Amino acid sequence: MEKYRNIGIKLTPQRLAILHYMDGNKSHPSADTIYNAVSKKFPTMSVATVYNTLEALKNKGALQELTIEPGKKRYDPDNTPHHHLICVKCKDIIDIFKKFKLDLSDGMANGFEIKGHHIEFYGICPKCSKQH
Amino acid sequence: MEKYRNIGIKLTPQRLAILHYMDGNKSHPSADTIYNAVSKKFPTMSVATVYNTLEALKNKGALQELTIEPGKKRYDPDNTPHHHLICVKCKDIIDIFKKFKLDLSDGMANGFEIKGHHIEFYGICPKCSKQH
DNA sequence: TTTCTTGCAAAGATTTTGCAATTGC
DNA sequence: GCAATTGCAAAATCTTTGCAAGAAA
Repeated sequence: MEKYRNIGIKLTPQRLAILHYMDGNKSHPSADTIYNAVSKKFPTMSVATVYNTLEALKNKGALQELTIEPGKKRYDPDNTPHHHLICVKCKDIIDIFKKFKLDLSDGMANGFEIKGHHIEFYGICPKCSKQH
Repeated sequence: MEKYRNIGIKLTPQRLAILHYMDGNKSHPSADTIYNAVSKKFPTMSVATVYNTLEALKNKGALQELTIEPGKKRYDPDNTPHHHLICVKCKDIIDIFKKFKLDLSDGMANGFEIKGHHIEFYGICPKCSKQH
């Protein structure tokens, strides 16, 4: 795949399988979900390779690690800046592509050098609304 | 302690020790940090009790669970709505007490019923700026 | 007294690590 | 060929659970 050539990591078949699975994926999957999906087509795949690859891709900026669910990392292949809306019941996550201007006065930042921000909106998704 | 009477859980000595440790605590500690601190004065304290207590307090609205650091829950005794500024190097967290009005158009919310939001600002704290 | 909580240890879940064999470039 | 990566299993972390004994209300 040409499009992955410039990420800057060695493109092994395992990594390509993960990249293909993540490409355009809007479900914000966890490492475990990715492992289960990819190892179906790639039975010798090891979990360590999945973690290794996700870490490498994160460091190269090819995907974002989300710390939205406690005790579990989730991954987002969309590296344009955006926010997330999370269902508090089923933990479903959808993307919010709106820019917000959030100014902090210097006094609030306590000497921190501000680099960016991420907004988590909380709500209840239509599916969970219908139940109960 | 009178002030804890109305939380709605049984006030055991272990729970009081955790409540005292968390009261006014601005360091957003993890369960492990809390366990280490509280068990110094309370050597028979078990980790299970710490988790049990934190979960109970969270459910009663007496503290917030933060999912800011991957693989680890952190706790905040301040239950007024506020945001956080996180040092991307040392994971230090400070509170941001500013209200932001963030309107999502209905189209963006995808049918979700919005309940609230939380902003994570990212930056580098003064300590980490000086190093390196 | 009744119900909830504790402490302990074992189990679960997620992630990391060490290392020999293998592979991309 | 060299350096990076894989797969495997063991270990490290963090959290939850089962249950008998104990304590709060």
